[in-house]
Amino acid sequence: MDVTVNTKKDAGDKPTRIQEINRRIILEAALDVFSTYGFRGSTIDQIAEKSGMSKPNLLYYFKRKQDIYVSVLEETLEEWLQPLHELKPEGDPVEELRRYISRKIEMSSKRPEASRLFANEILHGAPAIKGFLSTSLKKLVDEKASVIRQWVSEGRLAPIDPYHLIFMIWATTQHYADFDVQVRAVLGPQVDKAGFAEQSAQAVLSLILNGIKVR
Amino acid sequence: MDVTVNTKKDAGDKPTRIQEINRRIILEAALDVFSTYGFRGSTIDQIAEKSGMSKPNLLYYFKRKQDIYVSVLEETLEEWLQPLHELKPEGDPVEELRRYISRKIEMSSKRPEASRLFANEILHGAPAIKGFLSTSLKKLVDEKASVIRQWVSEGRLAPIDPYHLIFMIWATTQHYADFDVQVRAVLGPQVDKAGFAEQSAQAVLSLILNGIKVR
DNA sequence: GGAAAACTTGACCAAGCGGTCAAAAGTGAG
DNA sequence: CTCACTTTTGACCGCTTGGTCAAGTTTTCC
Repeated sequence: MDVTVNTKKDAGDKPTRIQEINRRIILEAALDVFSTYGFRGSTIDQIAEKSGMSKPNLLYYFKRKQDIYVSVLEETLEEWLQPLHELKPEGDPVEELRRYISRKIEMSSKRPEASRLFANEILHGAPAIKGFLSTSLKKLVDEKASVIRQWVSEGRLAPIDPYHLIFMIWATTQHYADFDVQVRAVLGPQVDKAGFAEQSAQAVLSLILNGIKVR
Repeated sequence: MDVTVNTKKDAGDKPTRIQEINRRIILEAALDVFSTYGFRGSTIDQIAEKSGMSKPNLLYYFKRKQDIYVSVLEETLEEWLQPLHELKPEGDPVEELRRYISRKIEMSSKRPEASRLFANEILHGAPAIKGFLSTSLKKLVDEKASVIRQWVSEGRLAPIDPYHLIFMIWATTQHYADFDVQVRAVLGPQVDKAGFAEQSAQAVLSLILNGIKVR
């Protein structure tokens, strides 16, 4: 799979009103479809139907299936990394991490499709965003890891490798979105009760925070 | 996707020597292919080529693509859950959980394809093993959760919901297998150095164990 | 050694799907 | 209103892919 973006109007032509609206509609439908069936498992027709437009029309806005996929992926990526950006060195370590974890959990519970879209992409070798991962993402993580390392060296956090900590936060917070069916199969209908999300958040938070507090 | 197994000789005819050998070969190739590309993304031809046999021949052993998929899934499932079976109420809680986590990490690192196969299946709604999840798996988890709950009520573990603890162990231990490309993108070539697996294991272990020890 | 059963395969088919095209319908600036 | 431009679509094409089939080859067992 290639990585070029190549939407209809590649050049700087500013999009018309109709273009803006229809691109939005398509990308929203595409997120739904791609996150459910994966890239290969999704068809242009599915996206077209969900968008309420014909397949050729959809192809008028995005020349190739891949372009839709990459666009929706890129769009969601920025939003997805926002919480990590907001981890500030000035704050109290435990409090900063608590907020980070809380926001990640909140996002996973409110937009599980986004979480699944990434999970699927990465699971299959991240063909479309490998470049992004090893540049922008790496840079961001390196930056925040050194913040955490600083906290540790100041004795404000238990000694733990910052990268592994970040991975663990990702793993645990996204688990409930990505593996939803499994969670449901094991826990049954209580998953739908009000307050379940909060309860999970509480469990994740207390375990991780306990693990990183100095004692 | 249906869930029937339907291999060539449905009846109790015991397989011939050749059947046994070729089924093995096919299932091994299939694990590789399915775990890399997912069900929809894999083709029978790929599996046939990897098995060194023709497509019609492969279809002689498994009537449909799905049958191969379900077989390899079922086969790996049992192996995958073995460590949880071995969590014994008689042992020391922290020591039991340490061993469980260690074994899970070891399996994820030695057989990442198996981990990815499940991850992909569940991510897409577990069409082929939903039944299994809500019966056998649920039963097993319920059983072990009550062991953990007992430990907590005896004050031998910090108060944490056993189900969430199990989910967190699954999430963290499988993260390094399922999201390998992401880990690589962020950490670079050090991932291939000897001892990296041990280092990750140590990080996961220390964080979770710290989180569950009574203080 | 030979017949029956098990195994193997090249050729083929039908459906699904990504993508094209030409022509029709709609939109908007002057 | 008009004309150029944008948007929309039915029909269609070619390739991939799951699956079949009939005919050939090998194995097994007496």
